[in-house]
Amino acid sequence: MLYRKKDINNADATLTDKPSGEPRIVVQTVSEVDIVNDGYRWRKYGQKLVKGNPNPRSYYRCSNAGCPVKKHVERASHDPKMVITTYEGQHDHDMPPARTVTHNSAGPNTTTTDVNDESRAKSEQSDNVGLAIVPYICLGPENNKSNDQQTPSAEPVQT
DNA sequence: CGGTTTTGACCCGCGC
DNA sequence: GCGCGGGTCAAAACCG
Repeated sequence: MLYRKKDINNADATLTDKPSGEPRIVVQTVSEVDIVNDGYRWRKYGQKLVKGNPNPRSYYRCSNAGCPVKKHVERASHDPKMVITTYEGQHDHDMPPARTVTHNSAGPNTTTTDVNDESRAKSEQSDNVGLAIVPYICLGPENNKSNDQQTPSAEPVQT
């Protein structure tokens, strides 16, 4: 697989803190690719088609040992540029030295100017974007009703 | 060589 | 009891 794309212009981080569950972080990233490098290493372990979304959902798992962290990446059905990344769990180890690759968000095109600067926060990642994306955090399900932006029927649509 | 990815199949749980 | 869906694992293949 080759991920090497780049394009993180905007992303919404929805922190879903479950009272009796594990913290779930839903990150909505606006990118052409569904692979958002957050600085950690992820190994794809499955892919399935989910209803409501003609797009396949990818299941990723942290390749690090002792990392019970899981990540689900799924594309928005109405916004090909919108990728929904759901993080489950928390990293027990430190951030890996951003191997070679993984994927970068800022590349030749680098339209992510501001993000580019943020990426510098980590000297390990040359062009990571991760964490850089967090415009705002809100409760998922419960806020859902409050936010009419994520309505299944109504699409915010386009930029 | 190591690491990673890909597809398929299997298993479990839940619903009716 | 049966069916369906979702999720995970396994093996193989490929790349750097």
